[in-house]
Amino acid sequence: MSPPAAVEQALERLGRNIRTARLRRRLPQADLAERIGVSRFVVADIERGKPTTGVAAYLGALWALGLLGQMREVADPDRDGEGKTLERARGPRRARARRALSDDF
Amino acid sequence: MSPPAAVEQALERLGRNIRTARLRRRLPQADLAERIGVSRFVVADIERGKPTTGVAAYLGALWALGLLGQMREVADPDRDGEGKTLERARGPRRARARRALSDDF
DNA sequence: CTGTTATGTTATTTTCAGATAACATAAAGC
DNA sequence: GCTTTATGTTATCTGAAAATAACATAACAG
Repeated sequence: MSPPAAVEQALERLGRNIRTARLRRRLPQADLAERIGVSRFVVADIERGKPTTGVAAYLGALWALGLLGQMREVADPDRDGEGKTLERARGPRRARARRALSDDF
Repeated sequence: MSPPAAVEQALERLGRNIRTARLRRRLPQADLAERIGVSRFVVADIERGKPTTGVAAYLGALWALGLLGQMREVADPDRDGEGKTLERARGPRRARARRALSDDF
């Protein structure tokens, strides 16, 4: 199954951004790959936004470029306004099943 | 080769954050997996921060949780202060780019 | 407590990502 | 111009990711 279009777009943009950052630093794909511990082909895949490439390769590229810190905020619970609202409305319990009551959304 | 410790930590935090967001929305792993188009085991792997899992599964989870927009800023060239500085200091050349922009400035 | 469901665990099988190598092409530097 | 380097392309092969299934455990609802 292919990923949702939104994910594909996000990946392509992320790949382009990584490429831009690499080029600005004048770092060849092979050198970046060596720092991450993968072959240069994986770096090429990343810059094209290949969906099936391992997540560690992507984050490794960000790390090697000094950009990993920007991942801290992603999905940060403190910033998840909708999640906090839901939790407040329903109580901080876990995702165990509720049976046949009104299972909204 | 194993990923750098910083990458492992970032992945573990990201996985925990995704899990927190899922639980807040009271969404079982299997349901989230179905939305992404993977098996529930992949979601379990994501929440543990497994490094070799495909990047699309991670972003798909963020997408299904309404958190994908937070990826927009990651590695954004406009925010890459160090990259911009390097580019300005060395000229806008590329590791292998289109031909002959003027060298000046 | 009982029944139900979410999640974990293990094993098996299949599929594909990634390594490697060889070669092509194109841009940069001299 | 020529040389060097960076990137793309193609093909093959091995290892691991992921699907599937069956079962265990834990948490929740009633």
